[in-house]
Amino acid sequence: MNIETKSKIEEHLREVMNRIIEKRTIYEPFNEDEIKRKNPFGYRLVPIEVWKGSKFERSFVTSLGQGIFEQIARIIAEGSGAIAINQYQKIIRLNSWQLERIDNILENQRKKNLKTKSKNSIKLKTISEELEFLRKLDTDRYQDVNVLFDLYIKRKDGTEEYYSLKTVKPNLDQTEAAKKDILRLMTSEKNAQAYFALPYNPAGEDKSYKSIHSIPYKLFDMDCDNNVLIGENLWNKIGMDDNTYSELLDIFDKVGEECKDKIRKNYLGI
DNA sequence: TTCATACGACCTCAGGTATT
DNA sequence: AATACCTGAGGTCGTATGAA
Repeated sequence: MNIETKSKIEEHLREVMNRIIEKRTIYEPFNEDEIKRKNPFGYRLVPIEVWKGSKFERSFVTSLGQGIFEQIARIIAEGSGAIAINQYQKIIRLNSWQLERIDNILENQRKKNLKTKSKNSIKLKTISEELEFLRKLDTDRYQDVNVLFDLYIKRKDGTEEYYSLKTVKPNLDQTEAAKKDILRLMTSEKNAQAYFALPYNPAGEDKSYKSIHSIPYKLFDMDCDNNVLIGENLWNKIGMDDNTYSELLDIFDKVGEECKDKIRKNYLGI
């Protein structure tokens, strides 16, 4: 990514981190008495540093999920010369057979037991395999539905990409909602690509995702489906560059140097 | 057949943002 | 300022499964 993009990301990171730090030190500083009052037993057994650290961690994780990844993804895409929009909503038209079929697919896959493997379980289809059937379904009854994606990218060459960014350990409901939107959109728009996107691999970049969290395997072939993007693959795709992920980590390092100090000094007081 | 274990749907908690 | 609603992490508990 170019210098301008990098500094925009830096700036955004600093802004969010400073907001968290200010909130936790100035506007709503840590209150030991409150811990004592609200958790009388825990307070008496575990050092206050633990509760203090935990308070900051909660606050940070929430902001990371809902205020950082989505925006950074947009900035990176814009930096690559594309048009990018967060929280992109769109009304699409599908025929009723297709809509019914999509609901059907999801319902069946949810019901199916993950553990009855090998013998009688048929291999889960990838998104593009499902689409082959869905696109063939034809009837005169149409219906308009709403789809929502966390990030929409229109590349210079006109290709359109839709990303459903989720927490790295989504529950079944969140996974189903994402798949529904992906199938609906791609059934209707033959040239669009829609992705189930996780900002990092919680098992470790080089490890199998399944080892840490199995729930989304009910609905997605997480290891093989081209419409599933995790960690490095996701960021490099958004930036259209094999270095995007490592460059991004470098930026986090750089901003981290500043705000780690600040957190130690201003929040933890060490 | 019984029992221990693993799994996953659901729940709870804390925190953030938008709305009134 | 109060509240409503959303999100993420992680705990709980009933149930399915496989071993004894």
